[in-house]
Amino acid sequence: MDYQFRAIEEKWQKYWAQNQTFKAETNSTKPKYYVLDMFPYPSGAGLHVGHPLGYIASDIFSRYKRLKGFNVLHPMGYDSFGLPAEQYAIQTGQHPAITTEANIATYRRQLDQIGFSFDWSREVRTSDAGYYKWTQWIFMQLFNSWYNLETDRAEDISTLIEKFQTAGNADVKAVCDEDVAPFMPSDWSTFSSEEKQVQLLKYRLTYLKESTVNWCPALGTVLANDEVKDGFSERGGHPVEQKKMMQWSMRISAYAERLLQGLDTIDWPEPIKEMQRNWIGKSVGASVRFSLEDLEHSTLHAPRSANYIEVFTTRVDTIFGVSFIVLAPEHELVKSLTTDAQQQDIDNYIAQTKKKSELDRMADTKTVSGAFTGSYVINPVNNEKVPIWIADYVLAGYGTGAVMGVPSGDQRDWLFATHFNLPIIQILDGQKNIDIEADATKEGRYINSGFIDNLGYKEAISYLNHWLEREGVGKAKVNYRMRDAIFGRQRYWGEPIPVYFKNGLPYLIQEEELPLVLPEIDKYLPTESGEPPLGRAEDWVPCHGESYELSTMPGWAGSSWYWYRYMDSKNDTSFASKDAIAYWKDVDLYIGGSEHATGHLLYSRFWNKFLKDLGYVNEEEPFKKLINQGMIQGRSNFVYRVVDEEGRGTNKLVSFGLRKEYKTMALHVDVNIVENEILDLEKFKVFRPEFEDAEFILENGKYICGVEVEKMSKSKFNVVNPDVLIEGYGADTLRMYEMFLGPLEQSKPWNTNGIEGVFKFLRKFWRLFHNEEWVFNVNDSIPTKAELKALHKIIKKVQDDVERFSFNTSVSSFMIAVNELTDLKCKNRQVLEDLVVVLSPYAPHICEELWELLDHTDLSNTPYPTFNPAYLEENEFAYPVSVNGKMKMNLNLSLSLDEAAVKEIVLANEQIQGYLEGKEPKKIIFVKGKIVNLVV
RNA sequence: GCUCGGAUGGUGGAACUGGUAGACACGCAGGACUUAAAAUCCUGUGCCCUCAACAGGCGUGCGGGUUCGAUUCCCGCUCCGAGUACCA
Repeated sequence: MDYQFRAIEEKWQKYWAQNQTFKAETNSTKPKYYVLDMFPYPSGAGLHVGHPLGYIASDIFSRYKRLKGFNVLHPMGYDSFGLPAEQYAIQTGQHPAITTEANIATYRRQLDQIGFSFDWSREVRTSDAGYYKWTQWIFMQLFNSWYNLETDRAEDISTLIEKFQTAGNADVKAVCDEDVAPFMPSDWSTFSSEEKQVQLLKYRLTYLKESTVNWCPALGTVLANDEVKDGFSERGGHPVEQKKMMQWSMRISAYAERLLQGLDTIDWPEPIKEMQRNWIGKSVGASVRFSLEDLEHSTLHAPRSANYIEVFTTRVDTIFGVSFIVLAPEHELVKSLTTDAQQQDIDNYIAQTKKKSELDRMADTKTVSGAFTGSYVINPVNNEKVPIWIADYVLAGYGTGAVMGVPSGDQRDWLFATHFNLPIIQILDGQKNIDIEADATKEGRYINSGFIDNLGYKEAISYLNHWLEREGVGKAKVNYRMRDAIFGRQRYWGEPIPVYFKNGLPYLIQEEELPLVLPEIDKYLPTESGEPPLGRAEDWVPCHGESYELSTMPGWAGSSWYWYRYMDSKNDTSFASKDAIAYWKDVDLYIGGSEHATGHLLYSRFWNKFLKDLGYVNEEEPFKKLINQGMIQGRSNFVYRVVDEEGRGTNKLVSFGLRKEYKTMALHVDVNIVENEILDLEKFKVFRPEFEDAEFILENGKYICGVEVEKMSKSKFNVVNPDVLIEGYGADTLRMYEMFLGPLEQSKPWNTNGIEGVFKFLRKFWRLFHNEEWVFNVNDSIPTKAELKALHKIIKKVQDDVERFSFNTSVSSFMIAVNELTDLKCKNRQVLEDLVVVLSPYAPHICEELWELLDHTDLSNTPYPTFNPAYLEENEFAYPVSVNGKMKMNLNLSLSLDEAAVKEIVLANEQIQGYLEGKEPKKIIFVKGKIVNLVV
């Protein structure tokens, strides 16, 4: 029988499903291996050919690991809460649960026909109440926890309450809001329970607080920093503005240092680690207090609310070079610092910055602007009077929202000083040309710097840090750029936050009340009063309080712990059993896109560390090894329509090579009717009926299309659907072709042109087991040396390739192996059996079929063939010998010779002698026992 | 601006620790089989000079360097892609 891929694939997909072939058992005598894919958001468009790339790679790896004797967990599920389903619901009134269900069905059908070895019995969906019950439960644990800096871990809130009762909050070292007011144990005992709640909220790991948020008016919701790109929402590309709102946040900043340190312990691509490091943005420096100059006659508009300004700097050593202080325009002290004389200036400036959108402010980094407050501070190191300015190059959100201006050492300060005529003081003898630009060097000795004169950089930093601390005006400090993550979304299609309000304060619902089920509503828009959609839910009232929290959780909540749910997805009493977590531990291999670097991959590490602190999980890091598959871009094809003088399209289309001779416009053409850039004219006339009687100007009788790389999208007619390719070539061909396309981690445009080659290979492979009449034909002869050599070459190659995720090179090697065995007319059972096993991770269907024809069962549990290097040994080898690096000749020599014998034969060779011109070689270079070069 | 990644034939790509660059595949050209087509098989295919062969020259973005020998290592640049952006 010819290679009937359709029948074969259908047969084995059914077999795998019925026999639950890939069901992973928790506990086994085999070692565990956990291979995870980033689960998809089931969008309405279904899978295109780029989506399965990572899944195919992880599937090959999983199947390979099974052959290697591991107990493999390879699950799949859906990240099924999210914006698109809700946007669709707003437009159509269709409940998001219904569209999501339909999309999942499409995804499942598409995934199934590729023949993945997923254990579907463990499937999860983040929008299932049985799943989000535990997302809500984790939220409750976070709410009930605080971060103790002394033990450097999260602890139950009860240990904090105990400290408050016995010692107040003065000695508590915690990550908390900046505005905690000190209180004594005696105060605590007099606090009402509501006052206690208010205090505790400042310490909880999820907290409700008035904060500046990214508000997206078009989506009607707030967004986390990683969901905003260049001032626009990541989903939909709508403008985002800053707004103050009461919002739920997660205190991820508590974990900043551990998230940073942990990166050194995991095997991830360096670029992703680097992105997370940048995102966390650790800077080591010092905070310094500049006390405000006393004003004898108050000329201030408002009373002072503090008597010092705190700045953060990474260069305390430059403190003697300070010639001004700059506050962010939003800084809370600005009002109370401004003198009557400067009031107008300051008001104008603040009004001006407010008008500038966040985008303008980012785009315009050249213009220097600012305003003087009229007030001064005293520099603690030399008691000099320093003016206080405001300027929008200082950000309220970073550090203390105030900087010390050192024009000689910082370019922005230099520009500011030059623009406003402030002094520029040289502080290091190593600084050059500071009249032209700032010089941030750390080289040289300090000058004009009082008591640190003549010190070098390192001594100056450490001396000053001690000095500041001793004088009580500052101390060494580490700052992180990473903000706490905004957690509430004013949307419907997400996990309800398990919180109710009483007298304006948030309280957790009872654990027994979980899951807090998403209520039904009639419309998916905000209420008339501007509340989130959940405000429309009638009769949705908590038993103890006045109302539920109306925000839902962000998209990343459900995906921040899902790998644990797969370990024990049906568990009703915990998110996963202790036993399952102890057995599966962590993800050994995680494959997914790099777009999640500062979102999902950071939040997951955060939640994992938190769950570890509370003792629910055992590993500090969730994903031991990470691989990023490259993005598959679209590859668009174009036809060129001739246009007339006025630029109107005519009824003529010119082939790519001749288009320069005419005035043309390029039109997208469906890539599915173009093969090797040759347009199928008949199909084109169906695709574009208006060109039915168009004139085609051909070259060599063909219409050649133009090519461009663009994003894959329907509107560009460059979407290639895997269903179509599976229909024409089968899943095994698709799997191997996706791997053949290039290195897994590299982004590349999709190009179907080469798929024929892979298809031909599978047919040759099939033919290897059959005779000319397509009758199955293998024999029990003794394998020849050549056959064994071809076999063991591929056994080793695939093993090496899979271990280093170089799947594309193995596909080529399979082709070579099959060609060799075909040439050898190999029909040997022993050799062919091993070949089937080696190929099975890549092309599982055809291999299962052949395995059955070979009278075997249970291919997925067959051991991977053992490589025997003895079969690769050659009696003779040919290698090039050169003289002085110039290629001279090839010699055939026996492998058994040692270096001395090789040397003797090479030197005795007449041709070599001729090249040497009678001289003795100065040096003889051996590589792996062979002479490659003679140096004269 | 900063950080990271990349550049190899007509195309996708290979070359794993410096050792015959271009494996494998696509495409193209020619041939076999066939009434014909499809399918299959065979041959050739980096560029230049040459009718062709032999032989030779040039070749891994550009310019240098280290080395007997560099796609691979080092220095300087160009271009492309990604991330990030007044972070003090």
